[in-house]
Amino acid sequence: MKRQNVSDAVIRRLPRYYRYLDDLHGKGIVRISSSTLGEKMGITASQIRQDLSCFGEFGQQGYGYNVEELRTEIGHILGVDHHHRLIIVGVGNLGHALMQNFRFHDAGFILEAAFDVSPALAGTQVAGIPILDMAELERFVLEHRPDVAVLTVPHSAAQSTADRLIDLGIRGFWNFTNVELVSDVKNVRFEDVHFADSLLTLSYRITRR
Amino acid sequence: MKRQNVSDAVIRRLPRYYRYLDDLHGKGIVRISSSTLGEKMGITASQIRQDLSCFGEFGQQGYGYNVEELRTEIGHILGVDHHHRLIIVGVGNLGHALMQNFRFHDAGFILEAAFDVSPALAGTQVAGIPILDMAELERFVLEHRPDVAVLTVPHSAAQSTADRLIDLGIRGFWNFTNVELVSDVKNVRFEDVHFADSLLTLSYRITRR
DNA sequence: TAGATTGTTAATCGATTAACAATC
DNA sequence: TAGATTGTTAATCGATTAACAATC
Repeated sequence: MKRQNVSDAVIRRLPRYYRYLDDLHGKGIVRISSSTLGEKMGITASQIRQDLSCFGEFGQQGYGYNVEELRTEIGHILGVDHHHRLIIVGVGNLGHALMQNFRFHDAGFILEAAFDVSPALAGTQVAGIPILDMAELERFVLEHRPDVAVLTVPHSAAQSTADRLIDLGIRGFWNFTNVELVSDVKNVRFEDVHFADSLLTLSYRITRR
Repeated sequence: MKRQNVSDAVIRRLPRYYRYLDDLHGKGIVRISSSTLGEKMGITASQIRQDLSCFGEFGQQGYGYNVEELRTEIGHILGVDHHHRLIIVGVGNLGHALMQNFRFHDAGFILEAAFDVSPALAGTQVAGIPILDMAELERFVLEHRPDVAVLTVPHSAAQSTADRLIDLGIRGFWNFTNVELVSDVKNVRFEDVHFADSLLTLSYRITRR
């Protein structure tokens, strides 16, 4: 596998390829050409072939791609077979919603525990996942070494909570707070889900037709 | 205001400018130059000036930009002063979380009502917003003419619900389902929040350091 | 074999950055 | 006025698309 500095644009398209291939596989489709896939996805066949060529050679001339095989390969590139461990920090409405609805397993993650400051929540479970008191964070993280923390804490606690987790060795953050987090520790990755930015983009588009 | 085909890349940066300017304004900062703002945001001064020039001239030579004024201008470009009306369709955990936590007003939206199939929810309120039965959707939409629907329905109901709403005249969708929606009706806009794609991107980045 | 389709190289297109005259 | 900083034009860089030899 090559993977010499793959551009951000390519990386952001990978999950979408994965989604489409998963869907095709679910429909029992065995093979697909870049042109057919491109048509379905609304992108060019060239782009698909160019994107894939960043990681290797997955097709066969005259045939195209084996759907299941390519799905597995892209899953591998994305790291879904890594079984990254993950904790949720902040069990408000959103944290709760993710615990109950989000299919962490499909993305290759194992949700190990959730944390909240509220004493009323500590000791309870949601969807079989224990909710622990924030005071137990240090002990738990040092013992279980999760890879990723989901940040669903209030605005005001965002950066300080992130700092605390970075100190404990966590390097991946799925950030749902509206705060832009910073850290000068090496290899820390923030993936932001900025609801407000998304809605404002929609606002722009519907404001002028 | 010019605004001749502004690129997607520029549009997606606007909310971030808005956020930073709002923050600076909140801190009482009156003026800022493109270079200072660029430094804060981690982008070039050139890019900021180039982006803004798509919409007009908001600065002053030798001075820079008035923070409050530029914030207002970008808000205007984004349409936050349009007071778009919005409904939530699907009051599961996520819909509920948005109703309670998300500051729709800050993005210039007015949340008018929520809808759910569950008879147990119909007639209740969350955060002062009434939840109505899905059977009331047609009547309500034709009467109140909301601009945007937030789709927080299950996977399986996504496309059919969208179609139903498009029929009723809704053209903007804030889509939280993991489904890629389609419509051949003109001017329909889907803004997707694909949680899974976002998490997979993070997975990619932490898998190889 | 003939047809189809890949992976890759080259061409094009668009977006970002640099430079600078205009001017507050 | 001198210094600072804009808006814009030109240069560069990167990403997308097209073309095609290789080959299943």
